[in-house]
Amino acid sequence: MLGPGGYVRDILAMPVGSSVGISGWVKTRRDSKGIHFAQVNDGSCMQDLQLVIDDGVLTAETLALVTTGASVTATGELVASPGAGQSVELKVTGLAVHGGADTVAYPLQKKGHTMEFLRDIAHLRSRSNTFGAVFRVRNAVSYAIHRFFQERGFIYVHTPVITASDCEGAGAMFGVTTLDMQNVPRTQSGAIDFSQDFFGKPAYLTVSGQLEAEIFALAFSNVYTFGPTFRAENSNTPRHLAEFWMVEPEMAFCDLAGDMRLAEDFLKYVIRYVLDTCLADIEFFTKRIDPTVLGTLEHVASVDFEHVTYTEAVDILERAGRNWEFPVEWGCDLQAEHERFLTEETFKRPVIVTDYPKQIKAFYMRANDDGKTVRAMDVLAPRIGEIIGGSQREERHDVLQARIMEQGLDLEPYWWYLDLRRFGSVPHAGFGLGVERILMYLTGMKNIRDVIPFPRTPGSAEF
RNA sequence: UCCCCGUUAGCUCAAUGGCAGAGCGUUCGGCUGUUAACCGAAAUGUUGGUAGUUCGAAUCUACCACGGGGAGCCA
Repeated sequence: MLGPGGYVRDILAMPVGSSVGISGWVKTRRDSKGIHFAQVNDGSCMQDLQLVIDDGVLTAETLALVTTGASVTATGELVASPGAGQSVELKVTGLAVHGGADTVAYPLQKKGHTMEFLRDIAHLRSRSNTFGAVFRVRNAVSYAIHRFFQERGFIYVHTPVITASDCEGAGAMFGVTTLDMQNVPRTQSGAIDFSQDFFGKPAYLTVSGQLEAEIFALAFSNVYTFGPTFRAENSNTPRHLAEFWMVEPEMAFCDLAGDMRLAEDFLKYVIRYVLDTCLADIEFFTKRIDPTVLGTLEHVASVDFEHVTYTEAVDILERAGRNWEFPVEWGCDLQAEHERFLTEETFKRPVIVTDYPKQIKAFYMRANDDGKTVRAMDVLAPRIGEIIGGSQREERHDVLQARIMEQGLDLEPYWWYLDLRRFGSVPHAGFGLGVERILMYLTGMKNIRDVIPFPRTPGSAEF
């Protein structure tokens, strides 16, 4: 096992003359008269370590196995490199090949591949430059998320993945069952008899940890959940997954203004952390994926987000003099084209839209005194649209109960959610952020399937 | 789920009703402290599947599968 100090990233920073050992996968192999070169990468950083192998150091049999894709351990001396691509290189004195890779069959070649092709070989794409960078950034983002909330005293709560409350209304859910699908038990009326199922009632994969996070917020003040969530929607777009990771903070004694402040601080913190720790990867994305990435991130990390109410946003859109594909009028939800106009043309920065009409938002959002709008906020980012959705929650028992009934929902499943408003209720607020959405923003990757290791989408669950 | 586009060598793509092609990769040879090198040669195909039109289909038609873009749903 490699340990601290033994990764390529560490070795590249060592002084010339160091005696080192290195393990990794051969990216390319080149030969010259009497000398052989192999680029080795272990995933620790963008840069490879160049092995220099003089004729006679290895047997012909071993040397023949040092091909693209092979796994090797090499020992030798770190020397200054006369070549252009690197400052140091490893002058090899010994090398072992763990696993060879048939050059004819190995699908990764030196030249660029399309993302679609690489997605089909997701078991190998993580060895490519692009996906190495993507998943290093994904790791950094995950760590930054925990650091941000931990530094602020938030308690990390593990909300359940399986839920029996079909009450979140955030989208279609995946069923979880142990019933025999060939022979489903029926009640006398012909309905599926879930009393015989594992949980004694219908169960699902969660679409959000928010409602459970609220339970914890009303005990620990500030909490966050961070885990996988599931949507069974038949969404076929570059921005949707059936399984994705979501961060959901929930804060007691907090209103919408505090919620928005936290959301903005949070986004800037994550961006700044990635710029500080993954700059080589971000520079790679800027060079190879999207030339605007680095500039955009530096801009967003330093600029104040714009704030507009939904009503103001509709006013701006109505006066824009555009022929909208979806006409704008107060009460309709903002479409992708509207969000783009606000972020990319009107303000040219992230925009927080607040106080949406209550008809187009969820029942748990706190009603405003105007009787028409709720304390909701969406953070819209240039290029990818909605990146965060949040709200102040309705903390008044009677108002919440009326809202649930108004939306035609059963009160019974919400008994515990309503109970929170009977015992020590308090103004509270929170938001949700899709980790893959912010990764698209950070990397410039165009398809959400390329920022999660093993994407699950309608009709596709390979690997 | 809807609209549009696509599917030809390992990869990226040509060939628009008449002999299946190129570049890259791979293999072999040459040259070279190389960096997505360069020069020469070779191997590589059930043209996504099924059915149809036609003397003849990669090419036209229908259906299906898969992929991409846009939309809806949303994070």
